[in-house]
Amino acid sequence: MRAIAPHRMGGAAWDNPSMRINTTKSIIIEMKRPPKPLAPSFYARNVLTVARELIGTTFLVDGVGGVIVETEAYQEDDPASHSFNGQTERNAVMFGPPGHIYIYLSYGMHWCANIVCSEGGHASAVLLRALAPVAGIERMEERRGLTKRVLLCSGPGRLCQALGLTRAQNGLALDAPPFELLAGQESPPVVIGPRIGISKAVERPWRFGWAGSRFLSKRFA
DNA sequence: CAGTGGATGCTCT
DNA sequence: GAGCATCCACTGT
Repeated sequence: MRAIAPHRMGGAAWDNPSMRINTTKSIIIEMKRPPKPLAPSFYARNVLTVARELIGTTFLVDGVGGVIVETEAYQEDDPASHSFNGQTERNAVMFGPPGHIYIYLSYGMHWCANIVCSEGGHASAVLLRALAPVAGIERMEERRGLTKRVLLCSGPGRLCQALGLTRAQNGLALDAPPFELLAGQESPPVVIGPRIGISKAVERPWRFGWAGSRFLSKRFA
């Protein structure tokens, strides 16, 4: 199988592996081995490490999804984290075992998906901010009501709508259907940036992105 | 491309 | 009752 770097991906590489790709303007990456699921131990680490290493992995929900190109870390001692003020009914999943998904409603209309991780029993999670669409493109277009590729999954709310994520999946484990979270085939260039859209932000390197990807939710400085 | 404002409903104080 | 871990349509360069 062959895949193309998310920041230059021109089409649905996995939907149509034989698709002709412009190799002069794109970066081609050979898939050396079948995509392998991330081990449970992957998530049981420091949230910043997990957020960074999730870049380049592939996230699928019922076979629909793509390569993660942007994440954001939420640590327990961060005033902006839902876990900062202790456990409540809404954030209970964050206080549970790592490797599960925490989904909540933002601004009354957008769902946001987080991957729960932990180190030393702290409640922390990684917000999924953007994917490079790879598989199930047509399904995403139906759900999003548009076909412009760069608008399918470039943002936490868009990503959830494209993949059909709602409260219904809150708390589910990531190593079982409908989810697949597959290791990357390479070590992508990662850029670090400040957080976006949070008033009580603490200045730390929280946001991670695949350098140069056109599928980032917002540009990094 | 940058800036603006409205939609919308849940969570927690 | 305030405050959102957002998105989209619309405006003006």
